[in-house]
Amino acid sequence: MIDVKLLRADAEAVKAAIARRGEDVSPLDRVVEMDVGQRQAAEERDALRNEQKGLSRQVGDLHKQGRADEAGELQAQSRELGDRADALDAEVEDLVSQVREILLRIPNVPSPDCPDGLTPEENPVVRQVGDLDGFADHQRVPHWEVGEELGILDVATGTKLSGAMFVMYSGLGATLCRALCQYGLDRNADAYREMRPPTLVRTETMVSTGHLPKFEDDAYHLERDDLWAIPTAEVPLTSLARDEVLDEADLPLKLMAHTSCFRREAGSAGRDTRGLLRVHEFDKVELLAYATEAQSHEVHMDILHRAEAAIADLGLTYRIIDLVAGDLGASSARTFDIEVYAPGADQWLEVSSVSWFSDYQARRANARYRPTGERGTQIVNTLNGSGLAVPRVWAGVVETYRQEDGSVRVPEVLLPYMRGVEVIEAGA
RNA sequence: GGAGGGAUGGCAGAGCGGACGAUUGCGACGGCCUUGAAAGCCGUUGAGCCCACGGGCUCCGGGGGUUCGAAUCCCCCUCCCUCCGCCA
Repeated sequence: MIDVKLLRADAEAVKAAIARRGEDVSPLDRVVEMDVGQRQAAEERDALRNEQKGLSRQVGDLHKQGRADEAGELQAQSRELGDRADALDAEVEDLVSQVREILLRIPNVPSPDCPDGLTPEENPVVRQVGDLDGFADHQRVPHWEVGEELGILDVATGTKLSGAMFVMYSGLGATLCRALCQYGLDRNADAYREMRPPTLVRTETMVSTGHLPKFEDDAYHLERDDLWAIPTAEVPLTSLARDEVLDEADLPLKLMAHTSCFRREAGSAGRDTRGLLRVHEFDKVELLAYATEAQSHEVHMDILHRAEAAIADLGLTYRIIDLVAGDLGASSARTFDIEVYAPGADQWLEVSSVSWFSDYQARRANARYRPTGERGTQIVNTLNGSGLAVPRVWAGVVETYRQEDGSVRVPEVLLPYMRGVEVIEAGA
């Protein structure tokens, strides 16, 4: 949620910044208007209450002096003031909640560093590592075919059990999944604390990160218990600090978690449906941090570099993209995507989205920190990115490491997690 | 699923109609002491909102109610805990 005070200070600047997303900013005009009305009404209400409290104190004194019979007039006045204050208060409450309703659906202000542009095609490529022409014919086989040939990916059974866009890994394919997760966790354990949060969460938890109310259709909801299946570990990890006050000395607070992630992919039926390109349930290692605003840029780069290094050390061809304002997620102020090139599918696959949310998520979550040696509190900044998203990396690995005989060599960095298996062969 | 008990400041924990925005302890901050630190002693310290910078209002899980006046009394809801049952 953006800060109303920002709007008071310079509504035009905020509107201009959000307009870079291609978003309709006209609701903000209503917010500004209602905010003024709200403050006027609140001021009047406060003055009435002040007066009422004075009268009430006098009544109390009369009672104590045994002159209760003289209090009648004052009591009537006090009640009358109270009623007027209540009426104004209702007005204030109404305006405040209307403002909140609108603001909850307004996306974050893009960072000034975020490039201009409205469509994904305009996203500048920051760097690309690896050459698309450098692949041999035996690497030009899509992973769903490789997976079937070797018996390590069983799309049909996934569908049988759960429906389209659910998959089952089999044998060393399943082992490879687990290897990727452990690899993703272990390499960041020097700085990120490993967590294992629940994957079913309450509504408030989804609201904090910005996944509700706007993106309700993308999430699985368990009606009977009113719980939501998390689309990413970002959701529970961000809500850790909901309504908490952290110590500045503990920042940046760096966390990571391996969880299953669940996505309905409501808006993308029929797109990218082959193999592992887009699935409803997948495993991911997420990196997340709480930081002060001053620390946030450095932390953003730390997560980006770690996510990048995980891919680079796997020996995959990848590129980093700086998302334009129009392609930014609603909660984000700046995002870099990492895309892996899958030579068999001949596609760039998004494997990580590394975002800085400024104080947008934390304001929704009321997550604050106390600056060392100072009174009062500040809203924290939150950042996160996928340290390793299994299915698409799995796809990239299997296609990139396919050998002439159809087997798949295990990337060196994964060897410690593969029970000594160096090559995945048919029937494994 | 059954029966009870709770929810108060960064944390712990008192208060149960008016002098309570709240005793106290811990923590944090400042000072004294010390070569430095620890210990000890003294002091300060909840959050949010508005402001003509004098101040004002709100908040004791959430929502209603009673009252001139509610952390305190009444009703509803949510959440947490304990015991029993069931269970990986």
